[in-house]
Amino acid sequence: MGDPTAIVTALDRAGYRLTEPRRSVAALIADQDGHFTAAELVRDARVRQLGVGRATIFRTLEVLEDLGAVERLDLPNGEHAYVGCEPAHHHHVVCSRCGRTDEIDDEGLRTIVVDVARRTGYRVDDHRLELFGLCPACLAPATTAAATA
Amino acid sequence: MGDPTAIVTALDRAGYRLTEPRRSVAALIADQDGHFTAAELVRDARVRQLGVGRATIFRTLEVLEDLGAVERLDLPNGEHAYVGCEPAHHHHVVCSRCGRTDEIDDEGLRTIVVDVARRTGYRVDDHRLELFGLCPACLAPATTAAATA
DNA sequence: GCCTCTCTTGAGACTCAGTCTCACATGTGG
DNA sequence: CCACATGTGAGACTGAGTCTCAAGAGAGGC
Repeated sequence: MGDPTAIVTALDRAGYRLTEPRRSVAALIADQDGHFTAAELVRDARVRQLGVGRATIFRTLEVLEDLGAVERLDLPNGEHAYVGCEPAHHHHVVCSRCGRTDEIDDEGLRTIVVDVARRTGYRVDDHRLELFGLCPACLAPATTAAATA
Repeated sequence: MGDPTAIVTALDRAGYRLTEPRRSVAALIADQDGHFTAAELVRDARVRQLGVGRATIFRTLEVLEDLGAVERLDLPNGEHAYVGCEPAHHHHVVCSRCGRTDEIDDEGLRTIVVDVARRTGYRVDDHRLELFGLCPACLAPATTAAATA
């Protein structure tokens, strides 16, 4: 389904070798919709008989996270998940039902960061913002059901 | 050092039994400054020979998180940590050097949540915001050093 | 086309957080 | 002070993530 080119290009440009296992992982990621866990990639790799080892998947995810081609989320239940994304600083809204994620920009947050720094005296270097809820698609049947009930 | 009363009271009020192990965990938490991990509590409990089991510490943390007497943080390195705090919705700034945390309020974020909901069509139910940086105390020597260098 | 050198890989051992089970202990209300 | 539900500790178990190390395979040079 998805197109792994962006990920492969990112690896290449950063000077990493374009190996078969890395292409496989890129393809697996491109095929995910919404967020995914390392464990899911491992399972998918086994199902498709790609012959990619567990360690390699973890290593590749780590590299891709460094490159910003993938971002790590901490779900409310404590699981670590990933989303493939454009390499620029931003945040995500995550659908708790179907796992779909959308990117949101940084805009309003900058004000908050500056404000907090001023009030607390901290120098704020990094931040994490994640929103959780229901995406429009998952929301539609819910509101319909509520309306007819 | 710290005062475990608030935690103990919270347990009592919620109808949990005030057992010796729970009091011990409350005391351990009250003595932490900044954030702490479950593993740290387990270690401290052993050092002080409190005879509190690992499972009990995890169970108590879970209960306290439900009660809002403790909040869970996801540090940038993926570790799960906790902070003792007042039971109201809010967020934290975390010092990456000494682990100190301060609470920050929700104010500006509400605007962002509403705005994102409007633009993406999600119904946003929950969110997480964590800021990381250096607290004033850790900042002071750094700036001094920079100035004299 | 092939050689070499270095980066990468897979298998599996290992570590560590967190959960579960179950027999035993202990608060609490009567 | 009794009875019984609630809570506890020990330790087995699970599953994520890391590490090691010998073997494999890109990429550039010839």
